[in-house]
Amino acid sequence: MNYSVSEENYIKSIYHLQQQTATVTTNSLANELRTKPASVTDMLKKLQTKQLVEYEKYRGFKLNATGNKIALNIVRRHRLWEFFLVNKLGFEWDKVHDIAEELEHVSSIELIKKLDSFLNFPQTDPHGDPIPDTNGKIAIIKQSNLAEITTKKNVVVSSVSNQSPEMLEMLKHYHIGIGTSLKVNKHFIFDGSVEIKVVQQSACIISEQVAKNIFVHHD
Amino acid sequence: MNYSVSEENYIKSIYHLQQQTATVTTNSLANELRTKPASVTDMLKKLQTKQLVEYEKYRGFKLNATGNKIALNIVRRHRLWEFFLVNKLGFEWDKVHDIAEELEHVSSIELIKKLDSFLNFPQTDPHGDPIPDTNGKIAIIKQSNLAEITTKKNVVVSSVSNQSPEMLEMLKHYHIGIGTSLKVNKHFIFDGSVEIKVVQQSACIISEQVAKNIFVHHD
DNA sequence: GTATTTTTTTAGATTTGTCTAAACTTTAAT
DNA sequence: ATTAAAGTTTAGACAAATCTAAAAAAATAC
Repeated sequence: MNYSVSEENYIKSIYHLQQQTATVTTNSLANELRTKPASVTDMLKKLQTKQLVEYEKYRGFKLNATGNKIALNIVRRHRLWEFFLVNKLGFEWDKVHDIAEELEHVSSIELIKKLDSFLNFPQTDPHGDPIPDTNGKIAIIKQSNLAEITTKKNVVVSSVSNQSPEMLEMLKHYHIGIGTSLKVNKHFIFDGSVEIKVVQQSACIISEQVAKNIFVHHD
Repeated sequence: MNYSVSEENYIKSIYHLQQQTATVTTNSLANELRTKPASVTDMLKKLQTKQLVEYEKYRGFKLNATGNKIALNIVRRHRLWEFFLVNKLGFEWDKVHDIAEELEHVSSIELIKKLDSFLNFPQTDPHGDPIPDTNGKIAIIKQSNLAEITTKKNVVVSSVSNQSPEMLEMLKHYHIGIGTSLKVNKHFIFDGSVEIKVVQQSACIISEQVAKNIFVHHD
């Protein structure tokens, strides 16, 4: 079955919010989609009759198995296009989100199949997020963020969870990207800020809020 | 300014129909867009208030300078994507139209700029049609079709004007594509059919209708 | 040159996705 | 345990794009 751009956006947003809280509220989804709660309720009824979502009035909602599979397919398309935009067209990694947002709705299955192969079957997008496979299987990469890490060894940035332009602009300023090598020097208890040392840069301090969004794996 | 997918489709279709007849009728446009004449009239009023089209009730219509520029931009996007699909993703040239139809509506200017450069600034799409430049300038390639050609020398297929799947399927059967070398042996006066000899193939006869759609240039 | 056919437009309805404002639930506060 | 606040849903309206059926204009036939 085929879904409208609007439906796809709702499905995808529910999926993303579910990563944090198992059940999603009307308000949070309205906020995510920059729309009004009333519109969310309307669309949710529709998604319910299409059997993509479990929904109980006033009780929040979540994707069912079918909805989840569709969401993962959209995420797959989004992340493949992001990879394409950065690694083939030469976009900066903080400029691709909105364009991928449009490209992800192009519906040809053959297109994504051929794109995947053209890109050489990448496993993660330019932000380090894993790309689901055709069946909706997605690698869960165990990783820790800079606020909780304790080792003083070099670690490698594997993903960034907040991908707002504001955050990405900041990361660029700090010379941090996916694959960047860095070391955690010290945690300040007072405000939770963290001193880090990015290779070939002088040490700097990032706020706890930023630290929590930067995920790394041990090289 | 930004236009809806629907508006863009109307603009593009008017452009294409204008290539054949300077002024376009409601019926022909409805037919081209697989919609109803009443819908065409509605949209035309809208395009008129947006100052993209010259329109007089019952008298047909045509794009004005602004409309033309927008049309050429859409055509540019379409043909660049077609080139990408064939030459990068490895699609057959008769399978790309519908996908390009969706991709052409992705609105980022930067995207098309970078795509163009990634593709190495191609001049024609996989069907041999010229790709307009950023300013809407489009090369007019003087060419003749197989029905009117008289030389017995080898010629090279430069474009095919009817790009329906049916036509393209047929061309594939004859082993004819853009860049194919062939020779015209004989015109049959009775029905206008033409005997041709494609290199490395045995001679065959094509109907006048087909011959008129195959354009060539002299190598 | 009137009558018929074809083409185009209008009028009114429909669908999708959105909104505001009001009503209703749930949660939190005292 | 009421009351107030916050969150959610309903009701009704609206814009975009479409449609059908009927009216109007233009083209054509005789």
